Amino acid sequence: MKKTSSLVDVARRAGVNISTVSRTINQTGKIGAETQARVQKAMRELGYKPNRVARRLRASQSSTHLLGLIIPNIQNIFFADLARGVEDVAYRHNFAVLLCNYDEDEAKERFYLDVMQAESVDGIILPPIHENDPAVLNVVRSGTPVVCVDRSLSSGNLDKVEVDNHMGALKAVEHIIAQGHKRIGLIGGPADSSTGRERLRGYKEAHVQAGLAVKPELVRFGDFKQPSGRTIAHDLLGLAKPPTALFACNGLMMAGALEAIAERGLKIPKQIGIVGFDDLPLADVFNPPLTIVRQPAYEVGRSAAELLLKRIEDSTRPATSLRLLPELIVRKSC
Amino acid sequence: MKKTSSLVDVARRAGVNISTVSRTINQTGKIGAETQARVQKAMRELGYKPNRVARRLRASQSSTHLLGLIIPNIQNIFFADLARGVEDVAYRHNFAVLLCNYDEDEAKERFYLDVMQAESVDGIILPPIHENDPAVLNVVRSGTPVVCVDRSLSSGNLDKVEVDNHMGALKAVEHIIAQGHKRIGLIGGPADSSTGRERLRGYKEAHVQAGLAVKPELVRFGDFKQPSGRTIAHDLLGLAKPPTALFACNGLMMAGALEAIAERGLKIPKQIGIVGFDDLPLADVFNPPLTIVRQPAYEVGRSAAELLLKRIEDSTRPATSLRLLPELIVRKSC
DNA sequence: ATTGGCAAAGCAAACGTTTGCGTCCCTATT
DNA sequence: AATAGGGACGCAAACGTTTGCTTTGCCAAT
Repeated sequence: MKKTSSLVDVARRAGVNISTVSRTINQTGKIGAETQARVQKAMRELGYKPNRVARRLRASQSSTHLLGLIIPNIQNIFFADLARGVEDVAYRHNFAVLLCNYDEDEAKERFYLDVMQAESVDGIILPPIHENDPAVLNVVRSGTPVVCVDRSLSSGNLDKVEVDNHMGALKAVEHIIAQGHKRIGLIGGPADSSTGRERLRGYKEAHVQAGLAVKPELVRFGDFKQPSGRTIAHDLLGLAKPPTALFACNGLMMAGALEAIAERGLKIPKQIGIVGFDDLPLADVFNPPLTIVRQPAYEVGRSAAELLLKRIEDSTRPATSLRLLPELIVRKSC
Repeated sequence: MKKTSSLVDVARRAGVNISTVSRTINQTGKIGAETQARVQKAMRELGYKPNRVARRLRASQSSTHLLGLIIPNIQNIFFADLARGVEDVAYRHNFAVLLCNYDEDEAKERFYLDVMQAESVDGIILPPIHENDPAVLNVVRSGTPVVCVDRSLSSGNLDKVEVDNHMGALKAVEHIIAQGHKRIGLIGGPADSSTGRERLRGYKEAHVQAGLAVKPELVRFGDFKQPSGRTIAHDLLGLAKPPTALFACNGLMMAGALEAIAERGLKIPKQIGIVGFDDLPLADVFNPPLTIVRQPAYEVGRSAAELLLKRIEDSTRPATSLRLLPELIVRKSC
């Protein structure tokens, strides 16, 4: 239970003032070479580690080396990959990451947003829960740098990095249509998320391009979680005139749809074709291998973190908006 | 860019001293009813949120409502589930979670351990990188509550919650043997991790129970990541006398092994049987559905967080050690 | 009328930093 | 020789809390 040493311990040991120690640590101000050496030595001997809490409290205007990352669900591989991207660049810059799951729950999102501010993080990365997220706007207004990932905010002029969801869905559904399908079921995301809407738009556009009508009974909206994928797939496949192919708007819902397909004993791709978003770990060795649109999740996280770091350095730089391209990986499921 | 209000703002507005405000917030000390009301009102009007940083700095002896969670890799579904378990109970108790990935990298683990201490978290949950992890022992010695998950420390008398890896592996390999297999390849975890070793022990014990010799050329050690599973599976399957079944010691390595199997065009379970740890999202709808041992990852996280919270409240309570049971889910891959 | 006790609230120190300003001393310029 | 300049370092305030100690006022007990 040994107390951790502080600046004053180091200062005493080195025979200098605490401000001198602080300045040698931060390379700020003029300190003589041999004084620095003495201080360094004292620090080593005491195993001194600066107290980040005190530092953040005092220097709440300067950098505190803490980033906030708020995501809907860490169990979603997309966000896990994204988180890794964020963390890797954070680590490289000696930043720690405060990671929270809001689970698509607005109250929880608000709670974590408060926590982040109360922790005075340097900046926050998050996918807003929907496009008019007042809690997020509040944070922005308070001056904390925010970068949106995956989803965006309708108002506000923020840094953001998204995936071109419209194009991803468009390509996917074009491919489905090219395989000869005319009745394509959509297992969509929440209608009020930009992601869900953009993918829906791609779905529709592919239809009009091909001169196909979109049948309202074939489009359903889930919540990006596995059970909803299963339920919707069952609904769709139970229709009097069921679709001949399914397009699932994320990986978890695709897994759910696959459950439903298995439960109904349908053969892929003979009896039912399926294409989804996100490259799940087993997707490439699935039988048949799954045709999916791969999102550059890691890169989204990486770019977002880089953008955020830049903004922290220079709050006046113009907001940049990145749109990364997803990739249709054609395998055998459609 | 409005400044966030502080205790003094509230105090001024309510016409009281800051200590009175602090005490009404924390329900400590005696404060008159109508004074409390006035303070509450002022807080509401100003939208006051306590500054967690200042609170942690000052009250570093009392609870700071921050938990540290250090995991090897968030992309590993086991740890993602575990993290959710931790986070859910943390949220329920108004704790935030500082989550870091150390990526099986000892230097990174040390860095994050330092960060956690410097952030003066209330306690830390982590799987030690190996059984004699000096960095972790240092933290323990400094008095910060630590609970080990998944893997354990050989020394130290800590709270811990593990999965019965020996039993999980034993059951799995028993089942493989029961299917008539006599040459069973092991895709093991790192030999210096308790997890890896326990699973190896189960593998061996199943062999001796069945009067089978364990062939050294059939046991290999990976690093719990996907590529190593693929490589090892290829090695094993390329043997002059290849195994007829594979046992993969975690989900990612199992996915890698499945890649190798697909690349070699082998049929499961006819030509090669396979059983693995961890229930990946697609495992149940795989063709054939994968026989796996399911680890109660979420429960591990939940229990660990509960243990940690209890220890934070009462540092003198005896260390408890939980051993959760994994479950063999027999499907069709072996 | 004095004391004691207690509830309510204020005062100020402390947590470990960062940082503006001041001081000291040394050297170079006039 | 006096002054200016600047390099090296110390002093102390400030960040927003919590908390031990004091003060105040009031009422009951002596």
